[in-house]
Amino acid sequence: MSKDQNTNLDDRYNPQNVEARVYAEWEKAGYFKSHDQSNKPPFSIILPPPNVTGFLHIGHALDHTIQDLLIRWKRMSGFNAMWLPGTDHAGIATQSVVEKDLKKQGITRHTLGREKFVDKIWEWKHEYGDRIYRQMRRLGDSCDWDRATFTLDEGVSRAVRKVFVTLYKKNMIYKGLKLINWSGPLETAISDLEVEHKQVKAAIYHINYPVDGTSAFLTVATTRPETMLGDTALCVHPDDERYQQYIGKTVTVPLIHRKIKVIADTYVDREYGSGVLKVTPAHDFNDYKIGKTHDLEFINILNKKTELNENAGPYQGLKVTEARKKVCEDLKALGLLIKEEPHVHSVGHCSRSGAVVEPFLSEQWFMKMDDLAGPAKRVVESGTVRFEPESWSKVYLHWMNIIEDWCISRQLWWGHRIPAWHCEACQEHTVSETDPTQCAKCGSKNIKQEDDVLDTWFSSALWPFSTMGWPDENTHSLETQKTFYPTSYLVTGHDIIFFWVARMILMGLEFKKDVPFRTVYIHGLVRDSKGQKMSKSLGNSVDPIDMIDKYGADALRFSFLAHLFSGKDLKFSEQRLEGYRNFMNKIWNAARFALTNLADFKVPAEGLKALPNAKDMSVFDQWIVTKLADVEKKVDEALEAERFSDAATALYQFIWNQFCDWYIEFTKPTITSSPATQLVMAHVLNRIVRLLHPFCPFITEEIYSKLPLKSEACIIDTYPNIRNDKEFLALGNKQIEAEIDLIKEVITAIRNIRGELRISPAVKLQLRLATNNAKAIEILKTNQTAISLLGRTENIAIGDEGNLNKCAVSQVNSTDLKVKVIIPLEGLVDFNEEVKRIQKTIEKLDKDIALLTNKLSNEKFLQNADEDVVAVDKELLLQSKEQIVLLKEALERFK
RNA sequence: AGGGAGUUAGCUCAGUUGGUAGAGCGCCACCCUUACAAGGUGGAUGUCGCAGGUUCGAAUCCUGUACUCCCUACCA
Repeated sequence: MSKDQNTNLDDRYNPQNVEARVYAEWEKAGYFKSHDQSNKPPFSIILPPPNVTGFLHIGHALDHTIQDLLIRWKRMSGFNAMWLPGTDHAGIATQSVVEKDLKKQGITRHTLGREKFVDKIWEWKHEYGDRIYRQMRRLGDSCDWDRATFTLDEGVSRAVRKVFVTLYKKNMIYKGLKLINWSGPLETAISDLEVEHKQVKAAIYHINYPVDGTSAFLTVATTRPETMLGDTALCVHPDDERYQQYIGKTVTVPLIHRKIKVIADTYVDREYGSGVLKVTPAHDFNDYKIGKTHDLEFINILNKKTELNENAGPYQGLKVTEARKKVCEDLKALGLLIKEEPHVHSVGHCSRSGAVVEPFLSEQWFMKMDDLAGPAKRVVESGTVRFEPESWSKVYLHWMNIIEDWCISRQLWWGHRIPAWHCEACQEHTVSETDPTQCAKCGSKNIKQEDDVLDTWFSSALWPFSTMGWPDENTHSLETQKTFYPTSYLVTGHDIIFFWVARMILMGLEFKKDVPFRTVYIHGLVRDSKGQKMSKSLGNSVDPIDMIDKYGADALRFSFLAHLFSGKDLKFSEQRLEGYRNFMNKIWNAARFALTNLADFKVPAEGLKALPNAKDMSVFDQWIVTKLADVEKKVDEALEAERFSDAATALYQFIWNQFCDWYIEFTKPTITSSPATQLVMAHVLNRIVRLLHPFCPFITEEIYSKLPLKSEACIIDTYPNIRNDKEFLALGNKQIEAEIDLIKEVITAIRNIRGELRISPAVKLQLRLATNNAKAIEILKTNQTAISLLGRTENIAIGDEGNLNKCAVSQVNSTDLKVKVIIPLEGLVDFNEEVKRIQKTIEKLDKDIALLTNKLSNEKFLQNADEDVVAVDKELLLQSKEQIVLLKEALERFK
């Protein structure tokens, strides 16, 4: 790769040569550090902790890019910016990964025993626990690494215990026998939220139950016939005339010959199936409710592996699916299975193992939600916690309204073990922050800690304050909390609003008496280019690290930020990424051009404070400063409004379409001989780099380090906006902006004629610029060189229009200035091409004129529309009419 | 079933108080013009899902409708 001698920059931007080095320098200099005590205003974000043994996926990359943008922007804007990283022990996920690994060696966790198994997971954690942090560094995450926390760290564990004990003492945590969702492969309870409902093609079976003492049958319809082994009643609607006579009678459950009662409850839908419901209170959530109200027997027919147990008689030992098949066969043999129809219905699946979830009656720990939900609703209703986009607050509030007690125990070994000790003597529980040696009730020493661990989300719910040292009361902990709690933003996907966001609010309010964050920024999911969810099984997932290797972290970040629209999912496209890689290269080369031409630039003693004298500045200098002011304003407004893509797009357009396409081109002839232009170039480049930094930190820091005008480092320099950059921006000039816009349009008109008439760029065109406006003449004259250079013309005549015979003519308007661009075509082109070009324009103008005439002849429009709207239309009509006359004349001359 | 989001150029999507539709990519033509071919210049492309309504004027507001997606709940 060739290097420019003056600047030492490669002629292509090569992220591999830059990223790791720049990141190491930032870290070494301590730029990511935040301070418990500071006179700067605080700005804090807690990173949603990724799975400690996981790896960075594309969704994290998006999530982190947004957070890093906010953090870097605020850090540069004078805030004490704190981004706290962390990792999650991810109970089920991590345990199953390690179990799978052991299985390869033929070892199960049970043969290993709890202690050794947990040691194995810790080994695993030590091996892979840093991987995700390394990957975050690749992305450029500017976290305060000193504050990194793991959910099983001692401090966090103390917080978990304190919360558990406190809630237990307030009777908000209890142990009880309830029907819960059970994952067979994992042998643990899972929460409602961990159940995924999927449409499944199955069958519905119609089974006859013989009514005792008669030859009649009651027919029930069921999708899970094997559960009949646990039936303890049949239920009909009390007003259902078909079944009045059977209410109170007994029927016999086929196959196991249990006598059960026929009961009546309005819960039954008469229209559905046969109108008779079989009630299996221990294996169905609806039946559970009926079982409770009617005081039915609860017969558990499954064991922890979701195989049928001793209550299932001859079916004991079978898996659920096997039992279903066998039961059907046996019923068929007895003539009691009278119908079997295909049936599509939704079935709960364990989101971790994929297995069908079985409702299972078991002893679990629960957290009451009733008292907590109210305050958690109010903070969102009042706007103390704001969701962005706002519509998610509805989703949140709806869930708070239907919230049920949270099953917090898991039959796993990896996690926070429940701090409750069961007493063998009195059967009571001792719940304590420190390990007890005897029962708190009876004093017996025969106590044993609960085997279960807490749901991972329990510790996650405390994350905003447990990471800040709560409940420890040392100075560091207290000051951290005082400065950074509540945090400024929580950035996450909508998939964990219930799991996590809601529970952090509940816990924050209960234990910190304040919300955990002010704004919840919800972003969409990253999908593949076809809009499908990315997943390993579909083979469509994209590894962000591969993308960084290929295109650079900055390009990846920019491609996210430029297409981030208010909470919507975004489709990932490598092609688009390539486009932003090109943009990075464009920036690099613009810098390379500037630096080359600033080689002899004399850095003023005042450094960044040195301003050029307005009268030494060229019109182009003043023009670019005016455009810079526009973009600084737009970017500031967009970032404040969380419209990140607007900010990214504004920068993209300014840099590519104004700075590169025009300013650099305009200044090429004069820059090396004009100290004022050099100074402006240095200033504008410096600002471009700073403005871009939060979006693409690596390339900007690298360029910044080579700038003649700079401070210590880009990452901690000031983020420019129209308030703090007033003095420089004041050198812009709106009047001159309009003038240069006119010059741009003249050049574009010339290029347009050349392009459409296919005149080779090698041909220098003759040019006449006709206008009778003295001001316009002056502007055109002063900028002849630029027009000639960028329009590739020679012999420019300014003033009279002269003989238009065999000339291409275009009219250019900018504000009140009108110029005719005239190019003699004799000997250059086939005139037919020009005739076509003119006719095309006439057609378009005809349409416009018809539309405008129609509009302006409508009296109601003139009455109702705003004055300026009417004025603009009138002016447009006038111009169009003038132009069409001009073109028609030109057409005549070609005939 | 209930709730939410969407439908705009070939593709991905913008379009903030209603005023003659925009970007990037792709496409076509010409060009290695000394920052960049990962580039330059020019060009083509849309009944803004469909049907009504409000209005002088609707991609934008209202009603209905079709299709897509997501979430929540679930009837055995």
